[in-house]
Amino acid sequence: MTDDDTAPTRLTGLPSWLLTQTAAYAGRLVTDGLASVDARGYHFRVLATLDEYGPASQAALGRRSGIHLSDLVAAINELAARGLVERAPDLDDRRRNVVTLTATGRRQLATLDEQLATVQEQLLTPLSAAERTQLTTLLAKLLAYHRMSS
Amino acid sequence: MTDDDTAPTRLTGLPSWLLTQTAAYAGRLVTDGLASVDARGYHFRVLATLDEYGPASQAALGRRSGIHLSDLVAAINELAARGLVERAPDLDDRRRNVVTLTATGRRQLATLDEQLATVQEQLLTPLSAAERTQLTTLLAKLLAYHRMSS
DNA sequence: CCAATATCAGCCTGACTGAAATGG
DNA sequence: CCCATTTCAGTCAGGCTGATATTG
Repeated sequence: MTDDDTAPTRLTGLPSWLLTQTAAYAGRLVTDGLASVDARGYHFRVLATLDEYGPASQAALGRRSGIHLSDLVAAINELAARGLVERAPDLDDRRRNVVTLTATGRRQLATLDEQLATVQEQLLTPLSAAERTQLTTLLAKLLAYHRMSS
Repeated sequence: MTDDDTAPTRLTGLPSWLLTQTAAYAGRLVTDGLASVDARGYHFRVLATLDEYGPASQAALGRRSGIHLSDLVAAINELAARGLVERAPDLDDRRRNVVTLTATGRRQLATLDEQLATVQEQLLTPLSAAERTQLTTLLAKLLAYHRMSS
């Protein structure tokens, strides 16, 4: 009766453990969901940011999406290769590129939105509506606090 | 005044986003906290598992700690180099090694426990006691559900 | 000369895959 | 012959650092 497969109670009790574990699972759902439509997390973040704020330089895009500039280069390359965004030199400030969402990109964004909605449902299945709001409220509170004091 | 630094509402509303963001922050706290005592996440998980279940083969250790066997090799190497565990061939089954917690390892585990307690406090600062229980309950519920159906 | 921009190279953690050698 | 165990090599996403060339 050596009960295996059960993590040490010292671990399972830690909030940080619960957080990272559920996040890892959520991340897997998101990654898989997006992969099924030939995308990954960074793609959605870039497309959504462009849709909400309009065309922008890579620097601005990085600030708004929270993606590091170094990673952004690769993400935009991938999106441009798929024809979802266009990268053109800025005529006013020749240091920067202007990244623009294409019509195809906007359609793809809609697809990603659907995929992610499905994922949320999968993830939150065991929770009631009230519990779901509780969870998002608590997480948002944590996030807001720690983003202020940074 | 184009308000920068604010992520798209399409993102900030998603539970999966809130989860992965807070988890990333928690992970940073944990990593930093453990690094300050020359350890990392896998180390604590291995040491805690050994302490709770006693000496074990690497296979059993992997099952119980949820660490992949391939990663476990490196983790045990690092722990053995610090004298926190001992890896000896099993006399009964010569395919396997028996990994044992040393006295130094047990002392180190106590140190890590303290560090992690501090981290939990940092992480949960903005939440009341009731809210903390709410959060852990909800996360545990999610985790339990998704671990059953796997 | 200094600041911002874009790009490239690399590191780190955590989770994972595949193959190979050894022993039961 | 099959199976379990250990080990090594490598992939991948996400979050980082540092250096460099260009332009303002």
